[in-house]
Amino acid sequence: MDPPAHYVESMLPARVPPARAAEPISVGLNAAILAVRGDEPMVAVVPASRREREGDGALPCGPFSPRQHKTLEAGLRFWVRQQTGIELGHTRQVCTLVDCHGPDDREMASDPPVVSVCYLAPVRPAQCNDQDGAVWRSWYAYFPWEDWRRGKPRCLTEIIEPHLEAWTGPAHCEARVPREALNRTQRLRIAFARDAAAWDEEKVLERYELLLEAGLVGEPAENGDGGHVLAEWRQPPRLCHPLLGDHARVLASAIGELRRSVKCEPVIFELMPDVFTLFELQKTVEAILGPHLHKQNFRRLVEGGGLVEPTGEHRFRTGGRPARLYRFRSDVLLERLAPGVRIKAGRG
Amino acid sequence: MDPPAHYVESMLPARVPPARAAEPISVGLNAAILAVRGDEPMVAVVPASRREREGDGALPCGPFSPRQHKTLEAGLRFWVRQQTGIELGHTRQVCTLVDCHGPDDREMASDPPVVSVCYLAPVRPAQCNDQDGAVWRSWYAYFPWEDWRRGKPRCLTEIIEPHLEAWTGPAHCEARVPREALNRTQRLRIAFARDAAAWDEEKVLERYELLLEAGLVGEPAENGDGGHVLAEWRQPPRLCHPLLGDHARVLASAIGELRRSVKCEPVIFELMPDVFTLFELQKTVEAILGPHLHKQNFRRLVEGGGLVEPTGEHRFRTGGRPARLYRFRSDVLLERLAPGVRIKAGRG
DNA sequence: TCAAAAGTGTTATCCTTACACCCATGT
DNA sequence: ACATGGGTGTAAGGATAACACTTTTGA
Repeated sequence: MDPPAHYVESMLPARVPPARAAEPISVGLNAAILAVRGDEPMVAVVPASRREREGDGALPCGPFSPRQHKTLEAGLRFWVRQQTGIELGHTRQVCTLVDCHGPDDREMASDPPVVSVCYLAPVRPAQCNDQDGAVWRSWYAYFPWEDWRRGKPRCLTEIIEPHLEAWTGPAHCEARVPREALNRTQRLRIAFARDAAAWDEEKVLERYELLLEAGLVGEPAENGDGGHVLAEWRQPPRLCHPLLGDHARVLASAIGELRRSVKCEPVIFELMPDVFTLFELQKTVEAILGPHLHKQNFRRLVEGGGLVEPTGEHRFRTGGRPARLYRFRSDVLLERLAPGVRIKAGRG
Repeated sequence: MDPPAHYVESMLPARVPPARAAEPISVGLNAAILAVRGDEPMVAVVPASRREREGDGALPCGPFSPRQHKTLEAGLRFWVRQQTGIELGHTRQVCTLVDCHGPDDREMASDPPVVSVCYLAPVRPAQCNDQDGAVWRSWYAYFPWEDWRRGKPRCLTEIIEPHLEAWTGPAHCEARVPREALNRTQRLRIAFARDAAAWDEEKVLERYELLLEAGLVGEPAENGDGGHVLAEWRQPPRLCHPLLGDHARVLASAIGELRRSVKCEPVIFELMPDVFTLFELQKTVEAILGPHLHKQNFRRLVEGGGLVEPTGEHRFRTGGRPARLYRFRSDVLLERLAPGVRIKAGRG
């Protein structure tokens, strides 16, 4: 807990001491590259071909090297291009974590401590085809409980809820503080909308971390991870098939952030091709936000809100009447504050 | 632009190479500690007592040392406690930057490259008194153009707008691409609400960076900074009196983030004492969001929204009739999504 | 007494939800 | 013909912005 000696010495003027006195650390960069292909929300992963287990992979990532790249973002783009061939559009920082490795955690140990800066990078469907090193997977392969496109997912009612309920419950107060149980109950209520609370699609990370603690997802714990989790909680089937290690946390944060920002910024259009029909736009929003929430009002909101403008062209072969094609009206950026796809849940 | 050799070699499996191969970097932490005292929004700065110039200072900051602290946040709390004596409540990451020093930029050079993780930390008014090493200053001392509490600030109309308008204008096309000018015009429109665009109180950082580029704020440039700014743009009086160096950018981001989150999360209550009157709450919101926007409807929204509950007590000596005291109803966290102080501008 | 703030009540307006219905295409 | 998606209109309901007015204190 004590600071290194040289800091204490030079403490009085209270200014930060020169940075070169500090302990050197490796800084990592990693990217959750998200896209929507068809009606499926996808993420780009780099397969771990060396490994046997099918399904293993990692987000594109690499170390930040100030000698090579002036900015964090430049470094990120470099590694993404190198590992996946994808040229990123806009990116945004999601969070910065300590010790955020991929699925290889155990082997890499953490002797060289790492700080990872995590990015969200939406790309268009055209970018979303397997190429070079990249493989695209559905988000919902990693987080099936987040998929509300066809109503409440079954894995929630059938597996997660009962197990979490039990994991929380006061039945296990043995040597545990009641405060702990209370915290769990509260966290469960907030994250998984128990007792009349509303499901908040943005709380992706909170849900993932709860499931991780409860042992319902994550790496099989061959070496008991401290014994804090009772044996019985190891019984339920693991839900999260493909493995991402700590990168799953990053993906969860990125999805949460995307869901958040879709509502108040025009990010969806970074996921759309240049021209699109309103139906396609709606499907994309639904793929991201989960619940299939709206109806024809969606069209009115989007068009009336000045977010898009018709190109004059039409798309045929839509399965019905030909649809007008639209493009994003980038002028909204100049006109309106918070031009997102504001939406309240409806009943289809 | 080429990656270090060992990366190219181990490229094919496309997995991230072990982190210890990476270049070691110093990781810094710094905190924009924000509070509202009376009607004034304040930030904690650490004065640079060594220096002559009155007004110099820096945000509390220090290097992250994984040997000392397991998490970034623990390190942050340590340095803040050390330098200011303040015990932080909740904190949130705002951004991570490369080379973010305080006002000492020039001397520290950047030979040991630094990545800084920047935090926003709201604290209650009780914490907001000068103690130990901390000094509290109004935000608006640094960013007077952000202060819309008494209507549009004069420095905007009288100084900033004319100079920026000129700085943008096509008058200076000499050896400059028109695209550059267009970008400037657009950025000006967005950031400073030119031509019918609405003032967006959240774009604090965009405004600061524009002013910085235009030479209206920032350190006096004794050593021409590359000659990209014409001499005439050096004439306008500097607006930003106290100096923070790169930390000003951090402060701007933090203010923007706070303004953003006040509207959709119950962060204001982290800035309030345990009990308060609705008027005090309103004043606090106004101190942050700038425009004095609402009216008695504010009370209805806040109370009706279930954000607060009366304690039963009253406060006398309010300047008028005694006011009911309220406390934050922390249950909203369980009930509602996005429980912020949603507000639209009004006319007083 | 007045100024300042605390409160209460009411109305007009807008926004959005929800429903109903017609249009055009491909199978 | 019909299923599917495209597209228009409108009525009911809720939220809130705006206004008017009363109450209670301190100076």
